Amino acid sequence: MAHVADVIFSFAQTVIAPKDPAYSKAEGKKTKGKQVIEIRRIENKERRQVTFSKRKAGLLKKQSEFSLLCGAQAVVIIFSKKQEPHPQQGDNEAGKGGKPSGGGGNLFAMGTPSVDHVLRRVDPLPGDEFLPTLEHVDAAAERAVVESMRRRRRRMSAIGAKVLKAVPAGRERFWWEADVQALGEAELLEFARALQRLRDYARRRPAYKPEHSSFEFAPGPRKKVRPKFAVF
Amino acid sequence: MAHVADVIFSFAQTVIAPKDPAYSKAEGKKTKGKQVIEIRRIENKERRQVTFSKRKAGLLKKQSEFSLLCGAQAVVIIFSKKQEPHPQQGDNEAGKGGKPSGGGGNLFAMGTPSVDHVLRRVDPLPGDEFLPTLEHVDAAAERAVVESMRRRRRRMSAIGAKVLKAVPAGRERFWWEADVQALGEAELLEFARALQRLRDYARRRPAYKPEHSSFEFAPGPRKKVRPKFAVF
DNA sequence: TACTATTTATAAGA
DNA sequence: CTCTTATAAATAGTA
Repeated sequence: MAHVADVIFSFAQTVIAPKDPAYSKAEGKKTKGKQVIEIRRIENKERRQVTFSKRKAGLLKKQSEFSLLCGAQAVVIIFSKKQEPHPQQGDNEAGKGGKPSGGGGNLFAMGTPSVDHVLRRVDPLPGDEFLPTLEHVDAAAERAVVESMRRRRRRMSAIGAKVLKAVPAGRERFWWEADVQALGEAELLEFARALQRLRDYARRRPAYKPEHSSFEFAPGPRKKVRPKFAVF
Repeated sequence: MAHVADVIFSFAQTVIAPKDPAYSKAEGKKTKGKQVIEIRRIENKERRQVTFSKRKAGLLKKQSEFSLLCGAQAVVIIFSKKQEPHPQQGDNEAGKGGKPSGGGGNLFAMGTPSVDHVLRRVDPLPGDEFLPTLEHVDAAAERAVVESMRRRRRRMSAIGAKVLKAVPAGRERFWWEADVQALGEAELLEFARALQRLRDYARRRPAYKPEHSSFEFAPGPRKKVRPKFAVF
């Protein structure tokens, strides 16, 4: 009896030959270099976090290059599972702390021409999913993440509105030239963080015309990073 | 006067030293190998298409590995711009042709634990986007793409429902073992295509437990690809 | 975070 | 699209 599971396509992904098990230990070398790893959950929490950071960056970079090179619209959205230790009391909308209180799970996304733009395209039809969900994410955790994201979005919107108000009249299309003085340092830091990757990629363009929007609704690095100032 | 645009973070992405301009032409080599390219729109349509395919595959693979390794939920959604030459008349729901009529623009996506699951999390708040959109996608084209996608989703749902009916009672958790006989060849081809990548990745898991769902609402290859059959 | 040493991803070309 | 080859990029393991 033939099963669906028996069907394999000839997408011969050039089965990578596994490295020789009798792997000669690299002597004299400073490091072992990149090693082959099994593509399965990394159990070591610390290593998993490191890999998360590295590959998150890699994934977002890939989407950027992909869209830029091929003129395709695409979006990458990443949720880190994360903890929601103690329920947060309402977050300060205008962000007087500047330090994004680590909510329950972070969200990273990059989209072309914008995250929302691509998402609006998808507009999921309720109940048209035909594949039974084999896994269930804890409902409470999910709610927490969504809520956290909403809070952050509201917060970013508030800051964004402030930036827009600081934009010189008649130059709305160049919002990124808004006078930074109009923003508090805390807000600037957070906003700049959100813009950092966008501008990083935008720089590559001859016309410096942003073709992506990148957001990172996540707490900044533990250590207070001192921003450097330079001409864009 | 300091501008937002003047702020650059020390995300010193280790500025890659550009290859020596006095690049010695590879003589005697069979190919030039991978060359450095500028990350800007590829003007040559053919090359752009090739790059699209390659990088699309790479991006989806990255998201799969990322989710698997880090236990993070993530989704990648890709729209190919594409043409919508003449408006299609209603598509045959149950797909008697099996040949997906090339609608207007394709959609590729991979999500963990499923595309819809991640998307449902995002639930965009209407009008909370604060960054002025610098680009506008032709409204008609967008409508066309969305419509095309919906048609395809309905079609896939129909096939999916059929598959589910073929699943042996009491084994709902192993839906992918549905009797392939219950499906017509055309449907099987299309359904198998949608499952191909999922199973490809699922195979890597010790328990063969799908942790991803992958969809490709795109026309198949021009040439009828002869599927190979093998034990999953 | 920074640095190797390798593994992967891919631009070209067939 | 598929396959090969030479190289550019990404990144696992360490310090």
